[in-house]
Amino acid sequence: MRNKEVAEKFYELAEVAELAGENPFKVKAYLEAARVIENLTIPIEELAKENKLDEIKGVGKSIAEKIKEYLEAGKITKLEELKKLVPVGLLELEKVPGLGAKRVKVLYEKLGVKNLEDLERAAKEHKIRNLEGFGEKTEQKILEGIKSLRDKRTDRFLIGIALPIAESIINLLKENTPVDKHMICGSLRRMKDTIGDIDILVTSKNPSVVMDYFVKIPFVKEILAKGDTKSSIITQEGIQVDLRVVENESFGAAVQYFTGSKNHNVRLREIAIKKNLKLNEYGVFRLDDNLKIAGVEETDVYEALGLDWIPPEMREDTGEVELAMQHKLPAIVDYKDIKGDLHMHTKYSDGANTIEEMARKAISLGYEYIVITEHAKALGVAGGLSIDDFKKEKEEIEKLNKKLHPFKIFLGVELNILSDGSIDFDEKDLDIF
DNA sequence: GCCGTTTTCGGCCCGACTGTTTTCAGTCG
Repeated sequence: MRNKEVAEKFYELAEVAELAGENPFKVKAYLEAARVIENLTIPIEELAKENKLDEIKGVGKSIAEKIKEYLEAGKITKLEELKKLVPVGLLELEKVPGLGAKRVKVLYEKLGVKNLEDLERAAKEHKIRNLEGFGEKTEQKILEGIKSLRDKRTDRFLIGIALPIAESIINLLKENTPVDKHMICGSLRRMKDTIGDIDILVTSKNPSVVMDYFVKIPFVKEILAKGDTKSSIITQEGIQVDLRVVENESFGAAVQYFTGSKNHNVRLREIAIKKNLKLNEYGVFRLDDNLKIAGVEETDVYEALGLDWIPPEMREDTGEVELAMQHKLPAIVDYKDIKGDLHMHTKYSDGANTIEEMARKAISLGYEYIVITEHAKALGVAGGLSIDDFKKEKEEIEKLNKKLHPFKIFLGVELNILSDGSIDFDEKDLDIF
């Protein structure tokens, strides 16, 4: 499966093409193709073999040919040609906060800036402030941007790290400012494993008070932007937090907008246009008379577009919009769908609770069964059990099964495969499990 | 460069913030 590899090539092509000043819509087409290829579930080389590349949405004749060329020859001629026009160092310049393709291009053409070192020198020699469209502040920001780029902190955080931070910010806002409704949005709401930044949405009758407080929260390390309704900060941990304030009657639309993903939102707005509507973070509006037809509740926004409400976890524009249109969205796995837990430790080995405590907690969660799987003896450091210990545990489990009926506890084991390939116990002893 | 439940040509998401501008371009999400 070479999908990821091919997608990377088209991301690169998009970047280089943008710097080379190609038609922005062409760049968009490359980007879209890259994204779709990345999310394909069948190997792209199979589609290529069967001449079915142009059946991929976003892939037409020209891109199909480029994919074929890459799969067969390992290169894309168009990309090689563009690279001759654009020094590779320019790609890293775009990573400097505040610099996009346009400015990078100007810096290259006017000052011959080809990489970070050139950029830093030009800024320090105050050559940038005199360029049209640039100024003293931009020059300063570029120097700061280069520094933060070199410090390079982790760019994504685990959900388990980010969620508590988001919750503590909401609590602070609730205690200290006049916020009404509030919601954690963005990739946190979409339950992604890792989070790029934290997005928080609140409603308030006095947004400026909320904004003033937000940028002064004790653990704010840096203020990236502060406006009337939108501000961004960096926390001490290095996580960016965006806060947006809207009015109550726009809360649903704003939640939808702020939850994303970006691509999902773009799809929704395209659908809106086709229905002679406009979607933004304030609501769904009729284009004819600008009348607002939805926006208080998030479900209304989807309904106005002719879609079933889509669970945040699915909002990536990988087919969920089409399914919502046909009312064929699958149900996602929910906590209530979990019937049991197949891997648990208790005080018998390195757990913190008794078997009965584990069972009662499981019952309270609506589980039907659990499997107790202590470590076996080879793992001495984690209190690994001998076969006699397991026999004792089995007796306790049988008593509990009578007591807690119909809930069911099973005896299992977390076995070790030893260096000679054998396991902790003799074959005959395994009958007790 | 792609695409079509108004289109095979003429569109292509939308708005906030910043810094540089005197009305807007660039960047970002």
